[in-house]
Amino acid sequence: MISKALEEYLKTIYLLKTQNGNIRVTDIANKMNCSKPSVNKAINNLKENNLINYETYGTIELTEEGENLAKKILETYDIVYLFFKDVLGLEEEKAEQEAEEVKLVITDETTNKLARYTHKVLGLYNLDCAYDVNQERCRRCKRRTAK
Amino acid sequence: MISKALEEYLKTIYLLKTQNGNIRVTDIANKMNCSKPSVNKAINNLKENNLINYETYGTIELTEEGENLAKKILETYDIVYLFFKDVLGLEEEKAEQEAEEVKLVITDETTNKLARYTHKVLGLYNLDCAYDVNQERCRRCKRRTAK
DNA sequence: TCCTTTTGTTAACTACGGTTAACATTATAT
DNA sequence: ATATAATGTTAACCGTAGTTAACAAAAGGA
Repeated sequence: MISKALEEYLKTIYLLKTQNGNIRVTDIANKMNCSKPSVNKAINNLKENNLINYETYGTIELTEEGENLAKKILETYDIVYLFFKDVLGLEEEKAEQEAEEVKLVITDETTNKLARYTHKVLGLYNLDCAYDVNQERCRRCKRRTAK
Repeated sequence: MISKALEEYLKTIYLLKTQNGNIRVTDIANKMNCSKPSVNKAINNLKENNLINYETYGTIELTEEGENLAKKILETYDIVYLFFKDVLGLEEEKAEQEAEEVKLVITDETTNKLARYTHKVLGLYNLDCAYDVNQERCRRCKRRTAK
């Protein structure tokens, strides 16, 4: 289990990579409002955890394990965000901020239950849909969160 | 703003005091599964923040400010716990664990919205009840969470 | 009372996650 | 091609929050 701080770095790396292709230490530092040495430490730590591949002065690549974890983290974020925004009715920005924090502390089980609940309440699918963060999503849910 | 760790100490102090009367460093250490030096540091820190009164080898007393903050922390815990247990349907123990974490990261606004939502869903009161963590609770809610 | 046990404090250490300053490397522009 | 700019790394440091070991104080029992 990696720390919450490292999860944030991993998430950011995944997002920047899917959005911008190649990314640099500086990009991560800018996005996360932290210093380059902090990023440097973090990526070395992520590397030790086999979540990214990295050689000094080289390029940053996610391992399969890293990519899966990043996706799971984002999935959890989406679920919490949706609940805060569309069920509780928080403003978008506040829902984002809260989801960012909450996603770091809840377990998979809670995430799954929250997902099912939110989707049921919002009428996006019926209760039979076997939604699970670690499994396939139902079609309507996929459509719902597609970019 | 004190840290999450200190909030936990403050909460524990409040709980132990209301349950057992006088409390000692050892009691807190036992309850929180940590060492006595950790407790010692924490209470000195809480003292600097004017949340407790304490003199070396003396008794631990909450200030008014400390008591209010402790109550607010517990209030938030209750709200999140109720949501997890009775709305999401988590097992009691899991709801407790999750609430413990989540209460530390959500804002007052989210707490209030979650409280209103939960109480509405559970049919405990109508929407007009001006529930607010910083204000009076409605009678039915008071009765609901009374020991 | 005095010795022993319990309780509390202090000192020195660890790990994490951040920082700045200095330096190394890579990339870019002329 | 080389000087300069941008980027990345390292070293030394800070604060928080925890630890163990050693010691001090308070409480209790004979």
